[in-house]
Amino acid sequence: MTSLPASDSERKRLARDTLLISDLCRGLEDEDVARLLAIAQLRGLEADSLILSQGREADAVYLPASGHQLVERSAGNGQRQVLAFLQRGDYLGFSSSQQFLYSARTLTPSIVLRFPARGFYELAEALPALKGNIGQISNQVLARVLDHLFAIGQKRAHARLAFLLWQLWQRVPEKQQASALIELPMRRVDIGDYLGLTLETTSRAFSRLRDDGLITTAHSQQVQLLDPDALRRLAEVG
Amino acid sequence: MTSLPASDSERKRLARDTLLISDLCRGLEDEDVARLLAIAQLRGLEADSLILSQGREADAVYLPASGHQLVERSAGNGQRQVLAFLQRGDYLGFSSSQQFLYSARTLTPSIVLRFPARGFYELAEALPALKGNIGQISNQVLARVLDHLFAIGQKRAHARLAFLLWQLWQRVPEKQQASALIELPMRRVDIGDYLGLTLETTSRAFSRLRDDGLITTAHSQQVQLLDPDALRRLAEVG
DNA sequence: CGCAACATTGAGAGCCATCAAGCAAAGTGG
DNA sequence: CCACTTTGCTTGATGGCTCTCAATGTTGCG
Repeated sequence: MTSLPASDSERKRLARDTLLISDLCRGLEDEDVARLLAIAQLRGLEADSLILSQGREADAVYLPASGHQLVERSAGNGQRQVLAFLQRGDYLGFSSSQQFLYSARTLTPSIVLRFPARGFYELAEALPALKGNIGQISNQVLARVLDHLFAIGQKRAHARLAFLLWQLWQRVPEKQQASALIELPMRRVDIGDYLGLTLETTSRAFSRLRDDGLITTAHSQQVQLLDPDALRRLAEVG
Repeated sequence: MTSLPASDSERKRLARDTLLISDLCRGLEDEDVARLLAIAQLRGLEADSLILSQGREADAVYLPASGHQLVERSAGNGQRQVLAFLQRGDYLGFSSSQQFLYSARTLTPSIVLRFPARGFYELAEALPALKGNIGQISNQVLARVLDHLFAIGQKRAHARLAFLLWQLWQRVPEKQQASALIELPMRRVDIGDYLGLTLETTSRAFSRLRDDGLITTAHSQQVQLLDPDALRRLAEVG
């Protein structure tokens, strides 16, 4: 996965398919998608490599095409807050200043689409539908962060974990939701830093949900929901 | 303050001045500001009254003209997360769906400008500069919430309070920053719900900063910074 | 003055962080 | 193929920070 498809046509198809499933291109004409495609760069990254870096010039936006990624904010003293877990089709690149406010790195080998800022925002000016989609994604991101804030500010450890599991489950394609199976590409320490907990407390939160009969874990990276409704109640954020 | 200015010209001036100091109208032509002014409604509200309500139809955006306000998210069980403290000129009204994701209420008697959604977003379509400003404010809000998330997820009580005090101090007009005096229009319970703490822990955090020589409090609603630099280090969010 | 609302402080309990040990899975090299 | 190492997860013990419950102090107002 770390290497790109060999043939030019395969690479083009991967880029195009990724754009088409993303919210970015909702309602766009084929020719408009083609203009985005024309400025897209494809990058293959191995696991645990930086996509973009906090404080660096915000000179591009990204769209993961495969693999799993996370967004994080680090302080000088080693503290780290994980802000989001990303996957195929997620938009990455909001910034209020000229610099990125966070870093993003791959959890697993990934391919990402890169759009240089200059060309991307020029296109956004030219295509009102694209600009509208960016605004809508921005609002969705804000909504997600507000949920996140509520969970961290108000919930205890096992309920915070329920919140994350519920978020992840909402992203599982509906066809596969019947099995109630969730893959966790991230490690316990990443989950902990997402929820404002240590990795030990995170692990104990898994045990708690297991003991309470809400989930089972075949292995540490796979969770099966036994009682989605109880989990949803725990995860409730208003 | 709860009652509006008596004369029509005074009301008009208040609305216009509020628009002009807000980020919303940065760089707009006078005639464009006038078009916003034409659809603005002025509302006088006493302390602790709802401006807008979580779950209700997002049929307007608001701009406080005087007084102090807060934004909050409540869950069914009485848990509450305060999301922001607002004042004159702050934009209020982002929503990713048709409904508001939060409530907003006045802390003190306030006057707010209300812009019906229909007219407001039509104007945004007609005035690219306005639409751009909305996008920029959206990015600023996102940046603030990410800081907030880091503080709540990673910091302990007294450092979270330092974070809030630092945020509030950044909003003091530069001319007055020399005195290092901050007014706190909110109660301890509001600060607690903003920081993910109880009001008692919040009060102890004030005592801690006082004992450590970082602040003094003439009374409970006024804080004087004795060591802004130490406070900034405590408040650091990456 | 007395009351109401808010803030502060104290005591004790509970939740989470820290330190530490044990376990499981995957990779390495002989 | 199997010791050995590495990495990550789980579990236990202990201490500390925050929450809860309670009492006291302060301010403002009728």
